[in-house]
Amino acid sequence: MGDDGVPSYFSLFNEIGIIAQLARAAFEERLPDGMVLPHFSVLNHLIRVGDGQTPLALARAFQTPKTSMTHTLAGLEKRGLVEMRPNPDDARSKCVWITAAGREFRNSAIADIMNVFGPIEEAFSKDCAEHILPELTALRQVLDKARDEPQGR
Amino acid sequence: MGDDGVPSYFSLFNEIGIIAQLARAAFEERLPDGMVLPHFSVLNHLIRVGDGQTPLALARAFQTPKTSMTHTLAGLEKRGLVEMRPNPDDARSKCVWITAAGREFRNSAIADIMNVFGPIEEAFSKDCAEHILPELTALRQVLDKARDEPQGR
DNA sequence: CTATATTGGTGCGATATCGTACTAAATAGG
DNA sequence: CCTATTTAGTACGATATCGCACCAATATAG
Repeated sequence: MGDDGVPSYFSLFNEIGIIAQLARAAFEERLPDGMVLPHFSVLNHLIRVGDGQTPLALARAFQTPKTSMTHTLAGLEKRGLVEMRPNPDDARSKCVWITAAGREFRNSAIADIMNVFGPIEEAFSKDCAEHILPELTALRQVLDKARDEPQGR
Repeated sequence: MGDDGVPSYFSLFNEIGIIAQLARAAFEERLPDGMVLPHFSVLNHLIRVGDGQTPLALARAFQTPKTSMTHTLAGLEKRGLVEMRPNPDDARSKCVWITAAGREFRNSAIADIMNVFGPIEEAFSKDCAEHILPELTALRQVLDKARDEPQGR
């Protein structure tokens, strides 16, 4: 049992939410002008998973509504960090390609975060991070599954 | 080292961010009409920590800009869940009081979440939750401190 | 005291998030 | 084929988030 007679899950998600908020704020502080975390996340995803995906595929990958992804991609395109081309296989659809500027931006953003990680390591060891990561991944997978099967299909 | 040659902190915060997003979405799904997580969080805080705090104190407790807190409180007041009274000690300021409806709302929201926790427990034990919670708390405290001392004051 | 600086709160504008509704293209059923 | 359904993307509106600028009240300096 956590505090206040409320089960530990409540405290757990509360703590996770606070960390996410603080980490996001710290990260966005180092991003230029109007750029936010999703802008970076999409660029990072395009490099890690691969170019040329459709907006809908990206929306699903991020578990976000497709209208939000349209908006995020518009911001990236406006800044010349991605390029939208028609999908040769489907005239309704588009493909998202990262530009050279997009790659450069992503890489320098990652380099920037490294500077934040240094001070963290003093008080929260890399070992500790690697220790809890698998358990968090397991928790995420539980939530993912719960989302897929809302009422026990 | 995590995936892609990027250190584990990157993966850690990424995972935490995803969990926070999923958990928040799952929670807000069960909230009426236009209510969002901060509305609930403020009510919960007022009950746990105590009534009669100023908006600024709340903004600081949540590490959020004071303009955002003004907005959140306006939403709560519009719905009759909190009441704003003048601060007898400072004419610039106000005090936030939770109403009976606010207490009732908070309690029934918590009861609702319990239904979500049931299915989670099958795949992610309460023991596991209690196991990683202290480490997450430590991580949050590191971030809190890093925020207080931006450049080593 | 009085002038200056600080503090608590809000108005406003820019952008983000996301649900609803719509269009056009693709697919399925017959 | 032709129609009905599904799918990909977007326009639009409601709200959220938050920086900036402002006002009023308070605290500080001299």
